[in-house]
Formats: sequence, C-alpha cells, structure tokens
Amino acid sequence: MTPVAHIVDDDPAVRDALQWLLRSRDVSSETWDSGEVFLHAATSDLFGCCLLDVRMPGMSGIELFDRLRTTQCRIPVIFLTGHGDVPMAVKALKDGAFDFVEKPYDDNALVDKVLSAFAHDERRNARAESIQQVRQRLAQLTQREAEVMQRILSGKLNKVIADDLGIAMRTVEVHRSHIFEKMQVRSAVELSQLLGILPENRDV
Amino acid sequence: MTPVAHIVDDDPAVRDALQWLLRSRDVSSETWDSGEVFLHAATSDLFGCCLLDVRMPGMSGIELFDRLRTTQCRIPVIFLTGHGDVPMAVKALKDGAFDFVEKPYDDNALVDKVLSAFAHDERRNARAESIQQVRQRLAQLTQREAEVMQRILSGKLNKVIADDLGIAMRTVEVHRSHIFEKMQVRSAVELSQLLGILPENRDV
DNA sequence: CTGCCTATTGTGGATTTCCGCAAACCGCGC
DNA sequence: GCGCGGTTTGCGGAAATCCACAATAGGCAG
Repeated sequence: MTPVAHIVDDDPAVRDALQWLLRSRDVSSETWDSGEVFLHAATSDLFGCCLLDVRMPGMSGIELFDRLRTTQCRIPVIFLTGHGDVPMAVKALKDGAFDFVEKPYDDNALVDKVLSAFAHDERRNARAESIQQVRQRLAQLTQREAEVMQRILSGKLNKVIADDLGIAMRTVEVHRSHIFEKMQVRSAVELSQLLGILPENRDV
Repeated sequence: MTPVAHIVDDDPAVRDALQWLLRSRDVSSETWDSGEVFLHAATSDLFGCCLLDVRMPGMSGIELFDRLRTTQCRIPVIFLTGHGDVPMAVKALKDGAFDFVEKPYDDNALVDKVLSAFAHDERRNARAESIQQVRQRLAQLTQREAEVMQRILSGKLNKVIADDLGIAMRTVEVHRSHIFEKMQVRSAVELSQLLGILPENRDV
C-alpha cells in the first residue's frame, strides 16, 4: 500500500501549495477542507501521515487530533501552525503528535518530516498487524485453554497445572497441544515470545 | 532513595524561588549555578528530575541536556524558558525531554510536572535495574553457553542444537543446565520472558 | 434427534528433558 | 607442575512431554 499525506486545511491555497510541494518529491497526498470532512471519511486503515492546520474554522487541528486518537486511528500527525504557541506544541507532542511545525516552514525539511512519518507509520502498521494476528489466534482459544495457557506461561509443569485445575494430566496435555496448534507455535518458548509482543505483556 | 529536583539556573533569584516553591510541597531539590558545574557533579545514579533553564551564559540548558544524554544519564528533564521557541521545544521533546515550560509558569502546575517526572523516573529506574540485572547474568555466560542459549530461544530441541554445534547431546544438556542456573530461571519459558524485557529483544 | 464443539480421561509407547556420577582434554595463571 | 574453569562425553535412570487410539459426557444448533 502506498503511503498518503492527508492534508487538512481550510485554505485552498495552502492545500494546493502543500500538495504541489509533496508531489514534487513524489509523495502522494489527499486534501480535505475541514476536520469534520476528514473525520467523516477517515477509516482506521489510513496509511501515511496527516498534515493538520492547527487553526481552522470549526474543528481545530488539535480537536481533530483528539478525535482521531479517541477512535482507533494512530496515523502519525504533523501539525502546521502560523502562531507559535509553545504550550500547545508541548501538549500535542506529549499526546503523541509526530511533529509540530511553524509556518513558514522549510519546504525540504517538511517533506523530510513527512517521509519520516511515513517510515514511522510503516513500522507501526507492521507491528499492529503482528499484534492483530496474535489477538486473532488468542480469540480462538476456549476459556479452558486460556486457563491452561496462562499456567504454561508461568512455567508450571503439566502435573502442577492438572492439580491446579483439578483435572487429569492427560487433559492438560490435550489442551496444551490444542493451544500450540491454535497459536501456531511448536513450543512453550515460541508461545512466550509470541505473546511478548502484546502491549499488555510489555509492562515490565 | 528520595527523588531530588536538580535546579540548574544561573540566576540565584530563580533558583531560590524554585527551591522555595518545591519545598513548600515537600519536594527535595538541589541547585546548581551552571551547566558545567552540574555536569561535573552529575553521576549516572541521579534520581528525580532536572529543571533546566534554557538560556544560560556558557552551557545552555539544551546543550547540557545533550551532554547528559550522550553520557548514560536518563533522568527526566524539564526545560524552563522565558523565550517561547516552538522549534526548540519540539526538538527537545522529540529528543526525549520530559517537558518544556514557558516562564512565567504556574506554580502548582510546575510542581505537578516535577512530581510526574519523579514518578516517571521511578518506573524508569525500576526497569533499568531489571535490565541491569539481566545483563549481569548474561555476562556470566561463556561463549559456548551463549550459543546454546540462542538456540534454545529459537525453540530448538537439544538434539538439534547438538547437531548444530557438532557436539554430543549430553554436552548441550550440561550447558543448558548451567545457563538456567546462571540466569536464575527454571525453564526455557522463564528464560524467554526474562530476555523479553531487554530493549534489543523488543524490536518486533 | 443428530452432528459438532468442548471438556474430560485412559492406555501405552516413543521421545525428550533432567540429573547424578564419572572422566577426559585444554588453556591459563600461580 | 598443579589447580581451576570451560568444554566435552558417556551411562543410566527418573521425570516429563508428545502423541495416536479410544472413549464418555454435556451443550447447542440445525
């Protein structure tokens, strides 16, 4: 999939200038004349980055950013602003914005930032895809299998797990084998590594 | 260990005001009158946060920040500046600064930020300590043991590892047992989880 | 009611892991 | 040279895993 720079600005001249600039370096872009329009059209599978004007009539770039984050969209966002505002920039970045650029911007530097955001999004998507895949496999596990898996990951022996759940060792073995099959791994080590990529297991 | 706010500012009045403010909310602080002095005294085991004035004669807060990062010091840094400068704020934050505050600042909000930075540093230290511990254990492994461990983590069976390294299975078993002992784990699963916290194994 | 899924258990055997006991070789430092 | 640590290997047994074959039982949808 080709990355696209989504330009959201109320000023047609700014949109066109940006699009022209990006095209000059072979960067695909789409333009939107308001946050509302973009938000309506934006699906969660956008790929590339956003260039948001901070100050727009109606929904501001900041508000649009908030709305995007409260949905599932994690596309990198580069803010463009004509009014130097340090607190706003700080808040935006701490909230996860990719960059915050003052106008007038340096043409080359801005395109570089866009390309950098593209690269960032590519890594993010790859990671998200892996996570999604793992979650899909996890979802296939039955309740009981999940219970057994949790104990396998605690390093417990089948015998202990059996005692733990009050069932026969043989049953644990069957569950274990089903777990490996559904999770598409061949050992407990692989299983542990597979689950290691999930955010909820990375809070050490 | 008690967290300390390290105040670096060339203006004695500012230092005192900050220290007084922090003390009023039971926050310990130390003051330094220049980046050079602080950098000289700063060890890597600082705990708390830094409050750096951006504009100082001699070494600027920004430069001090850079110097801290090029050493091993990862203490959270809050910048204080009287001159709103968006690009500088953006760069500082993207380089890992904890916050960037314009003067005049809101007293309560600033202390809150300091406390937030303390909490952040506490988590960071706990994590760093775990990582340090794991690295210490890893360092105890011999070359051969490291080779075997790597293959264990690939989920290979002892038999395969033996073929792989051209040695007897019994030898692999011995190495395996030494590895578990030195790494202080009792199964390959635990080993995998232990190594999962290392940054170099989290790049999935 | 029948078929499918889930959970459960058993038997028995092949494979693997884990470990104590024993021993050999090598390189390095005292 | 002697000791120490690292690497290597063998033997043999206890414990655990893996797996095919087989069977029982409850729940639920068609």
